[in-house]
Amino acid sequence: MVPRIWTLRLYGGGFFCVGAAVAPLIQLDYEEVCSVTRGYSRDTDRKWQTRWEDTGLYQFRPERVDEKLYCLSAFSYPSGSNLHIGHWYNFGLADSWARMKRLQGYEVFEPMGFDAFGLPAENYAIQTGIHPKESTMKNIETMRYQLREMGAMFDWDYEVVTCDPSYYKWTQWLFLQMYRAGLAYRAEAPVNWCPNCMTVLANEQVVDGRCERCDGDVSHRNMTQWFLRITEYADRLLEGLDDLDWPERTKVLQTNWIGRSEGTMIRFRVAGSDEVIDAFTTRADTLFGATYLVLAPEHPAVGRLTTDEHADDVQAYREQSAAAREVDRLSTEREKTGVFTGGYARHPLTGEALPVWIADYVLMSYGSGAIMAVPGHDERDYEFAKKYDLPVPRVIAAEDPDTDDALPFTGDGVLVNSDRFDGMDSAGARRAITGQLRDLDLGDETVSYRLRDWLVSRQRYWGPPVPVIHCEGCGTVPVPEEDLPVRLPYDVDFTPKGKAPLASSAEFIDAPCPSCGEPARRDANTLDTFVDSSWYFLRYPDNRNDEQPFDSGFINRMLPVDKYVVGPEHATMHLLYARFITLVLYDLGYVDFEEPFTSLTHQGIILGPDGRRMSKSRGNVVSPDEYIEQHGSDVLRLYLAFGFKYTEGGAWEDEGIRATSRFLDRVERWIDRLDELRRENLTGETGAAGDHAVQLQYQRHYSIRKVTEDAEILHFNTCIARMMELANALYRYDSEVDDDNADLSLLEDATRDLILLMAPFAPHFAEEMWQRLGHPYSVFDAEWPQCQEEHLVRPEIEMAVQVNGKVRSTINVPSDASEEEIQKIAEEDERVQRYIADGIRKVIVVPENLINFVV
RNA sequence: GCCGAGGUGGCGGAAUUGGCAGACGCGUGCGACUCAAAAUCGCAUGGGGUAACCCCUCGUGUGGGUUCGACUCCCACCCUCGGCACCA
Repeated sequence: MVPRIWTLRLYGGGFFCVGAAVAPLIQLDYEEVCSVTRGYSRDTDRKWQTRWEDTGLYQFRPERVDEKLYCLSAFSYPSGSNLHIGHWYNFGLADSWARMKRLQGYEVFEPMGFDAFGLPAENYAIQTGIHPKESTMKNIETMRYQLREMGAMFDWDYEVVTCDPSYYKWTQWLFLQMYRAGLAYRAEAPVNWCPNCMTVLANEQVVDGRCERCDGDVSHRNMTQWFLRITEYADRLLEGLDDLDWPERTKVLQTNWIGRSEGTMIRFRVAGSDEVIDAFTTRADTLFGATYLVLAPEHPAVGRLTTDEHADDVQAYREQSAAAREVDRLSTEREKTGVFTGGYARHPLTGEALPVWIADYVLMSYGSGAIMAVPGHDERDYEFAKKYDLPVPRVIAAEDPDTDDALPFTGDGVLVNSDRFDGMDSAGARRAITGQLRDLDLGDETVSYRLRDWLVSRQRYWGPPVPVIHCEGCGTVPVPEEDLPVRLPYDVDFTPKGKAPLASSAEFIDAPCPSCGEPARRDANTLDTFVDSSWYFLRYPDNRNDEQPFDSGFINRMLPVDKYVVGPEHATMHLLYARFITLVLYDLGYVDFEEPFTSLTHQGIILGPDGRRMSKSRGNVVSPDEYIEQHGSDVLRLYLAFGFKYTEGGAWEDEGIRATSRFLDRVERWIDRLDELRRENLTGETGAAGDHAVQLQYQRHYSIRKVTEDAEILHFNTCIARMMELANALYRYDSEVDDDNADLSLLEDATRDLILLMAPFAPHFAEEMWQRLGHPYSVFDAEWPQCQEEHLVRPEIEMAVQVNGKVRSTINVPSDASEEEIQKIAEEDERVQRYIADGIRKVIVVPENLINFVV
């Protein structure tokens, strides 16, 4: 090791310059200086990063597309803060997985890009006055630099930046394809409105009914909005989940989010008019218990139903619920309220007149916005009926007389008071009653979903403009594809005023109608950032294409993504949208696969040292930078791999990172030692070291096997443990075998394998050691080591001897011993004899594991 | 309230087609090296009992059960985290 006194670095950080600070060290002799100098450092990182870039080591070779492996990490959001530990955890270890795949012969495609549109940049701009484009581009520069320091295999030739016109041109194109296919439509809908910030908010910005930024109460406001018809794909989005290698909990989350629910739509005729009210129910069996109807206050039929006598009350209630704060409306604790409209509907089977109420516990956005209330068998209706003195009849009785079926009884049971359906069970009655309604043309089976259509328009500046022109004569006219992109103008006053900032930009808003040529106005809305990110993985492989969003032939060979590593917070938003868009593109013939992400893993979250989520306001943010500076990039990555269960994450610990730093030192010292052994010109007399060689070989191949298996399924912590064991085995061999007897070629081979196993997790370090071992550049062009099974077979096996299930002794038996021989050896064991003296009733032998005597 | 995941030493975490619980590491203690410190190396380390070795005993959230044998399977419950939440 060459001491580098002039950049001597110690734990605790900082450089010691030649001069006063180094004076206390001058008395040290050469060896002592060596012992405090670390070989691996940030300089090693830089050396290899430069070499990798100069040699284009990680450039994807499209000609090897048949061996392709598309490894995707969620691209980064260039927010004001730098790359944080979470990025490292996500990108660094996904890269480690990909590096192993490269060593196994795959042509890895590992792109990176920036999800560069969105509210945070705009909000930052509002606060500071710095234009979102400037701040975003500056942040991207910083992040590119930091990502480079990580030493991942990103091929920057395939970078994608969503706020670049060359990208959002195709986001707009995608929108237009969907518009033509009838999948994008414009409709009036209530949106989240924050009165303090004078702006609409995205759903994800509303936390428990409050504005994420100012904590103010959010209310609803009707605005004409653009939607994508994701509900039309609800069933296919459900069915597609079955074959995906995704975490089960994420599939469950998506399933619940879609919320498919089978039931019956029942038509209630309104007494004295042609009006019909549809009500969705999953409990058609309780139809005879329906005593009134409830409409959502916003229901369009309310006005027509309301009698003059009740008009004032109804109007007041509608106004009150429209103004209700989101916080209050969300509360299920709140007492239910409602008013009678004065109108009546006919029960479809009994003809009875049912009063029609309105109440805000019925949501306009689910089912048909109206329900039949069955207070005897629904808790909400029961509560409401009790309050307003409405009748509560029983129509279902428990099947088992011992069951408590006090009203409200919401379980299935046997029908009573239900005319000719009495005696039927609930499931049968649902079919029978629905059948009769169908015969009468008063209802039918139907399916409702919790999923709503995707609201994609935003009254915000920093996003792709909706590529549509509104013309007085022609109506809504899509911008012709040859006119894309519709560029986002730079000089726009984007301070929040309660309407879309683009509307105030004359330069932008005025445009001739593409259809008739008359003066018209552009749509002033921009698209939600989730639209940008719902197709970026399709753009990566063909990111320079300016003729089309991507070449279908090539994309069909590059996708689907083989491994997607993305945070669990994207389970129901991004991951659902991306699947939806892919299905749409499949239907439109642009891709030949229906699911974009074959295999998916969620990384866990690294918490602050206090065990809480890192945040600036808590002051518990751990920056990767100081650790890279102090220990080098690989130490940080290795610690993230070793210290946590990947899918769980956990609290940051400084002691842990010191441990991994120590491990790299230990391996490097072993390389020093190997050099020393090489210089001794050993004869390689292996006979005397036979047993030790067998043990080392065992550990070597066991480590190869386990690292390969565990890394495959992203169990990185156990991978590192197996590497440590191999390093320990090398040291043990060296300490137990005389130099003269050491088998140098075995040590060389085992060391080479160790470095190869470590390479995915400590890439810079491994390159350096690989070079020192005398191998040609690059370690990542070498082959992943193979486990040789014959070295895992041991001549003798240790087995536990149990008596009545308790371990009483251990014995060594030949690995080919029969059960009888094993029993004989066990019975002869001194410690065992004390317990089996009274006679053996039964013997259980588990090969290679244990023998159990039952006495 | 509903759905999902999870409770293992002082700590991070291993081990579940039922088969020696606690791999690997941190921390701690003792020892070696050193004038000394750092670094490094070695040994020990779940709790309790025992002067001590041997050994005994308890032990994977709690209480039951199945089994020769349960962290693992079954039943009931407690707690933590995540998601949804008047979805008819």
